[in-house]
Amino acid sequence: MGHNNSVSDPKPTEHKPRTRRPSVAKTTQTRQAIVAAALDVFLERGFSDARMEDVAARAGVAKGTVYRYFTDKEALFEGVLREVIAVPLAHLTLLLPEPGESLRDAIWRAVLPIVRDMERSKRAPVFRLILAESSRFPALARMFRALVFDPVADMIQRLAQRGVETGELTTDALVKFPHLMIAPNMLAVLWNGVLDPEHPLDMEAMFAAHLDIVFGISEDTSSTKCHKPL
Amino acid sequence: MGHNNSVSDPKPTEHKPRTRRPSVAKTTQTRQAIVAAALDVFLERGFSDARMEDVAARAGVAKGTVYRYFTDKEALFEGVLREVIAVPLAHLTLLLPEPGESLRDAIWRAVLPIVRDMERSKRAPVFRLILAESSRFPALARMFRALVFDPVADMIQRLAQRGVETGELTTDALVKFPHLMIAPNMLAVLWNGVLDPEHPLDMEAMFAAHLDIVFGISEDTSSTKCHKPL
DNA sequence: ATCATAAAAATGACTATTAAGTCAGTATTA
DNA sequence: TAATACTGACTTAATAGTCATTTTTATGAT
Repeated sequence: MGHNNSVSDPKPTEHKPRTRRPSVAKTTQTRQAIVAAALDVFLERGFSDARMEDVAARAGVAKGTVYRYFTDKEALFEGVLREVIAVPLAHLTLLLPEPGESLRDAIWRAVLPIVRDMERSKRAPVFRLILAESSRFPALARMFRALVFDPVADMIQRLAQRGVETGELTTDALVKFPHLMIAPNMLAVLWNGVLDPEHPLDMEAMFAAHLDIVFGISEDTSSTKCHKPL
Repeated sequence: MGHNNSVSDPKPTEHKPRTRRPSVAKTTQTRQAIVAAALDVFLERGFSDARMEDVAARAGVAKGTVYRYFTDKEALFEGVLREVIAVPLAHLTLLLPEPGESLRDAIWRAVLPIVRDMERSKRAPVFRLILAESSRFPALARMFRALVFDPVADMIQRLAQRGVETGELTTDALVKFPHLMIAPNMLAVLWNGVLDPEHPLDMEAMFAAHLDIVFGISEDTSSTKCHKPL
């Protein structure tokens, strides 16, 4: 339910009251350190095995301090993941097809940044963590769907609908199951993260190969060579 | 490492030794009860939150008894999953294409039982559990790959190779990434299990739709109607 | 058959450990 | 200097794993 945002609440200097105003201070700095540390620890150990003292130590504070910002471990976990999930695709512009652009190019342009981002950022580990913990925290799964999955699926569905209309797609399979476009990326994330990190899949090549299947081979975005300026 | 098979070891009545021979007893029955109970508990709570006492209670034995069969919690977890993973695809015959059969039909025939099995059996939850715990138990991920994933991927790769040769496939994408055939099923398992159990995906319809994408639409295995006798 | 009995199986109260969460006291800062 | 942030030793709860004791059972003797 409600968060404990009582901590950083400056209340903009209303008529110099007798009480010393709460310090605007570096509390946000501390909070950020705790959130960052907690994310690392949760990613490494999962919810149950993460130790609050480790979070505190890594954030450079004492254990008690963590409890000034989050009422308990669950609040910390949910709070941290809430912040992490909330950010993700904000700056990954969900591009719409430009006039005259082929559907394949539009999808490539729209999804490739997501694929590349998955390969580098902490988003992939976060996704794995959500999968692992979502039976304990169903709210996370819901949030993840709402903020990450559904927007992407909707975009793909719209693009696919256009493809069916223009004849670029010979089946409405992607309209009925936009998930089919996301699935390879998801498998790759899990593969590289937990199933076989020693032999990671080249997510970009795999995505290109998938487009080969969906659209047939084309030269400019073929799986072997692809230096689209984006 | 080695298992404690010291339990059931009758040693067929060799010259009436003074020692009472160990009882052949119902120990295997007890062991099975423990394994079954442990699987349920681990599936419900994950490794860390599973309580040995719950396992014992559900198996109808006392806590100490569990430790006669498994040295500790980790051994129990690994032992149980080892048994569960070892079984899986044994009876799911990995069919090879029959002469004259279209590649699409061959893949449909080979993969559909796996899809159907995933929808019903405990294998899907087990897969989720492995994903969740494999950073703590990398051996599990390896075993899962070796016993489940790789055989399926190999089969798909062989079928895809044939498809490229016969021209049924216009790209070798599936040869390079047989994972692409598995990915939708994997996504569906995770979706139905943790991402949105309230609105489960129809795995069979989704698989059919995927084949529509890979091979183009065909009447007998189209996504809308499909009553293959199998 | 039935009984006596020793070996093995099963039990559950107990110990030891770990970690979440508290709070009286200290340090910081506006 | 007073309000607030921070500290870390402490309390408490939970549970993994132990082991002395009890129960069960396969056998050989009657």
